[in-house]
Amino acid sequence: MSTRRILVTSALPYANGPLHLGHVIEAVQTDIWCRFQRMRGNDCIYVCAEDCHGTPIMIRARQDGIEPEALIRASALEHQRDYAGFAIAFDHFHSTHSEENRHYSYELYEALKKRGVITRRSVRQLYDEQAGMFLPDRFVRGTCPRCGTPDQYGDSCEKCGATYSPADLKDAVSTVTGTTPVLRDSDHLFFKLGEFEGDLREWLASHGLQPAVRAKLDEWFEAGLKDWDISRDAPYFGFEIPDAPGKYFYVWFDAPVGYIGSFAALAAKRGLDFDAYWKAGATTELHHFIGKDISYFHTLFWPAVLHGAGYRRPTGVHVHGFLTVEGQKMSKSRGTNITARQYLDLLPADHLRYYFAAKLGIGLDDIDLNLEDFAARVNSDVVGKLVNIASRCAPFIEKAGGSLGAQLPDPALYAQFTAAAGPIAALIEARDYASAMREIMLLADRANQYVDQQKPWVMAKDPARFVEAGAVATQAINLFRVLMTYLSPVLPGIAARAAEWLGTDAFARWDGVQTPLLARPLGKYPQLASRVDPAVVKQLVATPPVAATASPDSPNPGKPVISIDDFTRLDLRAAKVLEATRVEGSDKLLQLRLDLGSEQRNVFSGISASYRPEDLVGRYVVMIANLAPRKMRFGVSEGMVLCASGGKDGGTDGVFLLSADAGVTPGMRIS
RNA sequence: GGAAAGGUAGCUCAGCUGGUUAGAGCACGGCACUCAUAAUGCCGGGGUCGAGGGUUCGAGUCCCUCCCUUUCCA
Repeated sequence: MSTRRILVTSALPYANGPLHLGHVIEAVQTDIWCRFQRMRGNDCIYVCAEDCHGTPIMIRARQDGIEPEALIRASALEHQRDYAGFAIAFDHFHSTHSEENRHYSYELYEALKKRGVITRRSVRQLYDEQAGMFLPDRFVRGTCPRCGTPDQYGDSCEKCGATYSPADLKDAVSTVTGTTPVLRDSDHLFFKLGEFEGDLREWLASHGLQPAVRAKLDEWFEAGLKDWDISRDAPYFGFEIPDAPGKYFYVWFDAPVGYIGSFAALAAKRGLDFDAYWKAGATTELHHFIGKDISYFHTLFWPAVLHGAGYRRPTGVHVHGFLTVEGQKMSKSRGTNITARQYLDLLPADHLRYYFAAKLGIGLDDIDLNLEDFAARVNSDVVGKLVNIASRCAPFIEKAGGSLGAQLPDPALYAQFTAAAGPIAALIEARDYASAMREIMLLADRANQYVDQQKPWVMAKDPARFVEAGAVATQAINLFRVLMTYLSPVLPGIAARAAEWLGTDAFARWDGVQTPLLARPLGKYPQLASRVDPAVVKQLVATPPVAATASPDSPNPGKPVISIDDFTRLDLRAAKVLEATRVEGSDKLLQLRLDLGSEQRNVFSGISASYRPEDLVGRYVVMIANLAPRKMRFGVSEGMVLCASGGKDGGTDGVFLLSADAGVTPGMRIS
C-alpha cells in the first residue's frame, strides 16, 4: 500500500468564547480519523488555528477593556488547553491573526483580482453614528417586519423564521450603543462566485460528498450563486485590504485561509513542501471536517476561492450534525451548554470520545448526548465488555508465571478477530464510526463468551493446570489487544495505559494485529478505565460550581487585593425592573424580569423581606450580567442583583438595593 | 415563508435497491457462574415501525395527505 499524504483540518474555534462540547465532537471526529490514518502508515497532518477576526471580537475586547490581541491570545491558550484535555493531537495550532495568514490572504486576493473576479459596488447598511461603525446583522435588534415580534436579530426572526435585511427591521436599535442606527452607503468588494459555477459543479461531481450535502448544494445552485461580499469597513479587527484603505477582509474570507497559514507555519518548522499540499495539481489529499452550519463556506466559497487563485481544492469536506444535550440544543439558560472544561473537570476524555464515536455516522443528523445513555453505554461497552476481557484474565497470567503463553490455543478465533481489520478500517476511513464501534463490540462479546466457555478459573484451582489457564488468558488478552488496536484512535488514554502493560508497540500499527503477542512478560495489570458515576454525569448539566467565596465567618472579610483585570471580568450593568413577583414556596425570593437593553433576564433575588414587588417595577438596579446562570428550584436565575447588607455582624437587618442616578438607560455598563 | 433531515421496543440507535415470525446495545425479569472494576454467560417479556390513505401477490422499506421534532436559508 502506497503511503498517502493527507492534510486534515477541523473548523477553527472562534476567539470569543470557551470551547464547548460542540467543538469537541468535531475535534474528536477529526482526531480519530487522523490517528487512524497514522496507524495505517499514512502521512497525516492535522492543523487547526484560532479564528481571531471580526466585529464580535472587536466589541468583546472593547467591553473587556483590553486589546483584541490580548483577547485572542488568552482565548487561543484556553482553547489549546481544552483540546489537549481531549487528547486532540494537532500537528500545529496557529492563529488567523498571524503573518502567515496575512500573507496568504493577500496572495489569494491578488490572484483573484488579477483574474478579474473581484468587483466593487456600493452597499447600503445600518450605521451606528455614536460608535462610528457599520453594524453586522447580529448587532442590530428590532421588531420583525413580518410578524411583529420585538427584540429580534437583524437577519432573521426567531419566532416566525422570516429572513430579511436589518434595514427592514422596525424600531431597529444598535446593541453596541443602544442608539438608533441610520442607513449609510459604502463601497464593498465582492467575489464573483457565479463565475465558478462550472468549476464547482465539476469539482463536486468528482468528489464523494455526503448525499445530504450534495442535495443542499443542488438547492443552492438552483437558487443561483450570488456575489460574496468579502470586505468590511473600519473599524474592524482583521487585515486591511492592500489596495482599499479603510477596508478589511471579512472574517470569513481570511478564516479558511487559516488552514493554509497554519500549514505554512508548520511547513516552515518541518521543512515541508508547501506547493505539494496547496498548489493546483497537488497529489496530496486535503480534508476538512466541519459542522453543517458552515457547509456553504466550505463547499462553495472556499473551493471557488482556491480554484480561482490557482490553489488546489479539497479532496473531501466532511460535514457532521450538531450536538444536542438531553435532546435539546445547547442552551446557556437551560444549563445544557456544557463547556469542554466543565466536562474535563468531572470525567475522563476517553469516555466521551467513545460515546461520540459510537454515535457518529456519515449523516448530518444531530447527535444527542443523553446523559443516562452516556453513562450506561460507556460503563457497559468500554469497562464491562472491553476492559473486562483484560482484567478478568490478568490474574491467570500471573499464576502461570507472569508471561503470555508461547502459542494461541484457538488460532481460528484469533483469525476471526484479525479478519475484521479490513472491514473496520473501511468503516473508519468512511467516517462511519458508529458502525465500526458496533462491529468491535460484537467481537468483544465473542471474547467474553470464549472466556466463559473455557472457564479458566476452574483450571486455576488446580496448580497442575495453571499453564492451561494461562493459555486461555493468552488467547483472551490477544483478542483484547486486537480490539484495543482498533479502538486506540478512539481511546488514546486507555490505549496508552494498556501499552504500558502489553508493550509500547502493542497498538502502534493497524496491521500489527497480524502477529499475536506471545511469550512476552507482562507487568502488573493496571486499571485501564473506570466506570463513570451517573450522579457525576448528571452534574454536567447541574449548576456550574459557584466560585468559592471568602470564609463567611471572618469579620469584614479582608478579601485579597485584585487587579483592574479581575474587576473588568465582571460585566456590571444597569438594569430596569420590568416585573417583580413573589415566588410561591419561598419566603426569601422575588422573581425579577430585568431589561438589559439588548435583552431581558430572569433573575431571582433574595430581597423579599425588604422589598415589595410592586415598589420595584420601573426602578433601576445594578446587576452582574455575566454571572453563570444558576438553576434554582423555581427556575433559572440569569444573573444577580447587587445589594448592600449589614449581615448579622453589622448589626443592621435587611438588604439595600443599589441603584443608579437619573439618566441611566437599561444595559449601561458600570465601571 | 422556502427547503432538507428525522419520527422503529422504557432509553440510544441498526434496518441496503420492497419479500420468510422487525433487529442490536442498555434498562427490565429469570437462571448460571464467581476469573474480573456487582463484571460475564444463557434464556425471556416488551414494538398496531408518528397518523391516515394508496400502489403491490407482498411495505418499516415506494407514492400522497396530515401531525410532531430538528436543521439550513449565503
